[in-house]
Amino acid sequence: MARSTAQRVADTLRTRIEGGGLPPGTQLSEEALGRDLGVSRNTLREAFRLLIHESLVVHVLNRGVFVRVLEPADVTDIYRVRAALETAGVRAAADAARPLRDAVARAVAEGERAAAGEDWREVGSADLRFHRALAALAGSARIDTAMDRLLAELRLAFHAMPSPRRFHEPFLARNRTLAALLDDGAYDRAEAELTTYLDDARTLILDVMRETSR
Amino acid sequence: MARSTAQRVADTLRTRIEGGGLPPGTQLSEEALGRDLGVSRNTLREAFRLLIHESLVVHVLNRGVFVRVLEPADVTDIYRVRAALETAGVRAAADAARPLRDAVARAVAEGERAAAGEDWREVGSADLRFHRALAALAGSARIDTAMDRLLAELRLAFHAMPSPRRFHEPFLARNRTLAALLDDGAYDRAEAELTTYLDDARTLILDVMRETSR
DNA sequence: GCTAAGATATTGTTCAACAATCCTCAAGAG
DNA sequence: CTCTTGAGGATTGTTGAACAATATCTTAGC
Repeated sequence: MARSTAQRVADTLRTRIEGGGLPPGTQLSEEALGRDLGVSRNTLREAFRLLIHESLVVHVLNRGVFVRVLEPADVTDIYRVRAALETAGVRAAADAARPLRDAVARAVAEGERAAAGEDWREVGSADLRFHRALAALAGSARIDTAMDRLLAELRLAFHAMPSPRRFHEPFLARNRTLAALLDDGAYDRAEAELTTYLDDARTLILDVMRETSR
Repeated sequence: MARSTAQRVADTLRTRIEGGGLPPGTQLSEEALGRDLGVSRNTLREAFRLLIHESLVVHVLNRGVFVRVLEPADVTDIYRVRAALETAGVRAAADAARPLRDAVARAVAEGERAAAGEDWREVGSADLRFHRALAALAGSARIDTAMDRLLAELRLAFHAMPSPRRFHEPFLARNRTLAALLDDGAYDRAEAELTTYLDDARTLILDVMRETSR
């Protein structure tokens, strides 16, 4: 058993949350879930702590844990951090190891291939990999895990997106542009492009959130 | 019940770790510590989780928890993240709210006052507040908590510093310089200064770590 | 309709027992 | 002598239960 029981339970819950089986705002009852998953309350609470640490769920004292509801303010905040981390990656691109740079190009190609096959869900995944690869150029393990956590949080918002195609398609070309700028060593222009890119994406998400909340 | 037993136990352990009673690398045995502190293993494990979250200790599956050992690679990594976050703050300084900018100036002044009183421990604290204030200019709650965790990790390294004065004194003037550049709106120069600043600090810490490990 | 007291359900905390895993160390093969 | 192998002991992982504290729901009274 490579992973502890609590970790496996956390994995299960994470999958359910990201898959929409447990929509934002749902309370995770200790007794019901424990019976369902066949683990003790104690272990379940341990799993909760892992998810709390990933901020996929929130804990309210004496009330229990609930699937995180992403507010517009959260989206704004997350994009500020993303800007900081991905910018750091772009700026370090010149000194980045070969495999790290390759990962960027690969994510772009995979996104385009998925778009050709009309698999918009995969296009979204490739887009996340692209941005993770950008941040990874900084060569910092802590930045990598931070990006993973941020993108996991954002997935909570993506889940409410009505049309994945409308959201992801426009960014395919921009991803390629950005990758090309990095390849050409035009780091300043890449950075500028990244900044407006993230601003546009944030605005788009916030617009959709406002729409669907009505 | 204001503080739970687990929180009190965590406080005790935190004091012992920071006081040097539990040096880095020490295993925190559940049974021995539980007997020593008069709490059950389960409660002790709850306390461990709090310390793990502060990254003061690390947990290895089926092996237990150990007082965190900061490797040179960790210091390098932490400084990469700091550079990303503090740079983001400096770049957002122009749009930052008044109280955020004031916090930067205040931390500089407090550091100088502490230096005048030869209180080098307080100089170190003020320095941390200065850098936290820099990152806070970005106006992101997530960046704030990330900085807090990074600085808590770094404290483990500071603890091994033989002469706090030698380490902190040179940076007093540079803090003031940086704050002045921000006040003058010279954000590009501030950013450049910050980059070399962090490089120098990292180099200094790594040198001391190499010395003391021999 | 509103308030307050009580009942019920849920979470918070602690404990002790059992299961699973890792580490040590000695015995044996090569 | 070195390496593998496998018991045995020590330590952590997990569980279920009991009790305490808190929140929510119900009901009686005004």
